[in-house]
Amino acid sequence: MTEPKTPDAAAPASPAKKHARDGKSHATIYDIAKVAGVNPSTVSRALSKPGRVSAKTQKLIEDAAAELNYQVNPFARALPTGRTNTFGLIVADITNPTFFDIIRGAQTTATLRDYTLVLAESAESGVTELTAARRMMATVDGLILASPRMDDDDIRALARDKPVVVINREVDGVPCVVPDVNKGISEAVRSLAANGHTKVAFVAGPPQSWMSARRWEGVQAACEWSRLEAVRLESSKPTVDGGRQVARDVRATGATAVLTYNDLLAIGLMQELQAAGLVVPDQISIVGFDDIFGADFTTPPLTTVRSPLGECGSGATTLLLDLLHGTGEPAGTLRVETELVLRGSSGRLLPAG
Amino acid sequence: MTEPKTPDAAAPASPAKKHARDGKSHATIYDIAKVAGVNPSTVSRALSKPGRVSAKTQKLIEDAAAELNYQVNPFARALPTGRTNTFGLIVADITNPTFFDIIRGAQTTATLRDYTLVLAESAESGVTELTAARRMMATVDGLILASPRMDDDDIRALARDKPVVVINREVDGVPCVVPDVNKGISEAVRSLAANGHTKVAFVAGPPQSWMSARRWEGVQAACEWSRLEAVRLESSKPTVDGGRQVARDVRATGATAVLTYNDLLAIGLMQELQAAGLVVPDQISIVGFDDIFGADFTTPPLTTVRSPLGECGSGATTLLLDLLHGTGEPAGTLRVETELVLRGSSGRLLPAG
DNA sequence: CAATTAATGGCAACCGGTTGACAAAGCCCT
DNA sequence: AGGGCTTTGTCAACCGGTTGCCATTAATTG
Repeated sequence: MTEPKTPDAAAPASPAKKHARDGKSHATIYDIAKVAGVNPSTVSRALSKPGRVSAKTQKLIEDAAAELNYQVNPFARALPTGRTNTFGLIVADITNPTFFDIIRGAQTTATLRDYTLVLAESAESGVTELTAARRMMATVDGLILASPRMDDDDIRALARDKPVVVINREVDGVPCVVPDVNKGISEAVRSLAANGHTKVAFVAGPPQSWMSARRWEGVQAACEWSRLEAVRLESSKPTVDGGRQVARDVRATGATAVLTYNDLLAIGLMQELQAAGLVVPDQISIVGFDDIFGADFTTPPLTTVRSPLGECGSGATTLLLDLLHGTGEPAGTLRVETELVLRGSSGRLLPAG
Repeated sequence: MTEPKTPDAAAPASPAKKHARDGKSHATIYDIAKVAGVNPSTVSRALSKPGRVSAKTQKLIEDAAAELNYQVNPFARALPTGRTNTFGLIVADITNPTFFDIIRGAQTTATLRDYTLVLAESAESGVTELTAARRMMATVDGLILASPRMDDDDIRALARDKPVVVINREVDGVPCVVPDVNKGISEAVRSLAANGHTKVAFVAGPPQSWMSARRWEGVQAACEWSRLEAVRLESSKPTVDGGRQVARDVRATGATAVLTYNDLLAIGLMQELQAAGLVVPDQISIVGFDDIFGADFTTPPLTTVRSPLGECGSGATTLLLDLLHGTGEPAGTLRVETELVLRGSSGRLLPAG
């Protein structure tokens, strides 16, 4: 016994431990049982199975619980049941404002239904994402993947283990929440056509982004319908910086209107074009996607195709919770509408001076 | 293009139970023990107490664990030990970009040290905040409160139960991470003085905000030092909208330079002043606080006193983790520097035309 | 080479709820 | 009053790790 190990004897004011689990730990169902004069299992039932015990006993137990300031131990509950009342949300990038509203939507809905949200980030990497997902799987009842970067197969593999809902991407066999881009895009393109534009450029997002592909398809279709020429450009990364870098290519196309994969690209692009002396929207119109926080900070404020991100977050959560509780399997794809938010960055093309 | 789905196993899905915990549940230490031919407790030791078992047995067990694809059950571990490897972060408003970087900083540091972050929001209400905190306490090892709205006493009460770290506020007896506003503010005020301003207005934040009070103090002190007149105005809420609403009051003061409690107020204020025909910075200079995402989207881009928010998040996490693991109690206040980020919204005052 | 000591693995008792099986008690009916 | 059925509470066996204590065994030392 080389260590000065203090046995559990009453060491007065032990300086070492502060948040000690000394004397008054937390009350357990056993304490309640003692106070109420019943068996612990009865307490358990009274507290989790409504109607299983008589009203009289119920009250007795509830009073005792209140008196002892009882709180269930989530771990003790999770151990035998496997239920944790927790679910995970994995986003590609915590600092990307696109996800803010998704996070909030999920958070709010989760709290409302007495669930806890655990957040993780994939740093835009499919590998990191899968690692995070795997780790989470152990502690959550279900998982929401927002704009996942991993393979469809990996997602399906996860979904085989526990309920998974995907946002911003469609994966066969897995419930998804996706904004339907068509309405918003056709509004945008019609508006551009009405303002005299004849050639529009689309700046694409990351190659592995499902949503980027959908948006490009939407733009192509809408342009065809409106008899506009559409050209596609690639971006290095879907950020403000990526937008700046793509400015040269945009000018080279000769397009008078640009749609970008997201608002960050649009903002960077606009900054760079304005720095080069172009007037927005007189000489070139710019339209983004998502309507993120800050999209209206620019001068002119950004026209954008809004996705109801908050709705996606709460919708996905609802879907997940239904999946967990519902008997049937309604697992389908939830589509939400997009709409054009017309601001100052798009408009009539002025004749070149 | 969309890939035709490749059904790996053409097994028709069992309609009843999907995420069944049928046959092959997850491997436990008992399974490992059986494979490795040792006692479960030895497995437990090999996996969590480095050096407690012989290298030979260690390898045997590790191989078995790898083979069985073992993953610890966090709940089973948490039950006897109380340790969860999880901590909570409560922010006032998830959609307020001020917190984005804090969240990310905390998230990153947590993941690095093998901890999981649980996120909650108080919706700017002290009551909601306390409720969320109480609920979290049961499942986390420690708590980080970012810009808390509850009483000092409530915070101390929580801190008595488990380690708590506070960001953006100083609470006696609780470890805190606070940006030291003085450097940034004095840089800002000196810059304003050098540009010919003689009277500056400060638009305050929420009354219960500790940080707002510090910033006003800092502004007063710096103005006194630079022989400038300082007046204080109140805002209805610390948002873009609040900034717009306070524009009238700002003009009424006759101040030629304004510092606002945060960037959101500054942006709203600038929008409204510009809409009224004022030229920024020729007729009025505007300086915000925090350097949030989007602060440079405006025209002109916003001058602001930057707080290293990411650093606050990671610093608080480090502090918390040290508190949890460290033997001693270094619990003090961690101060981080602020600095002026000079952009276009502040500058030389042009003589009135 | 025997004896003392350190390293190692096993046993069993927890941690705090949940739940299937069952018995006691209460109810209705003829 | 007795038989069948429903409610209500109890017992005990888990869930999957952790850890104090003890018995072996190996290593060190006089």
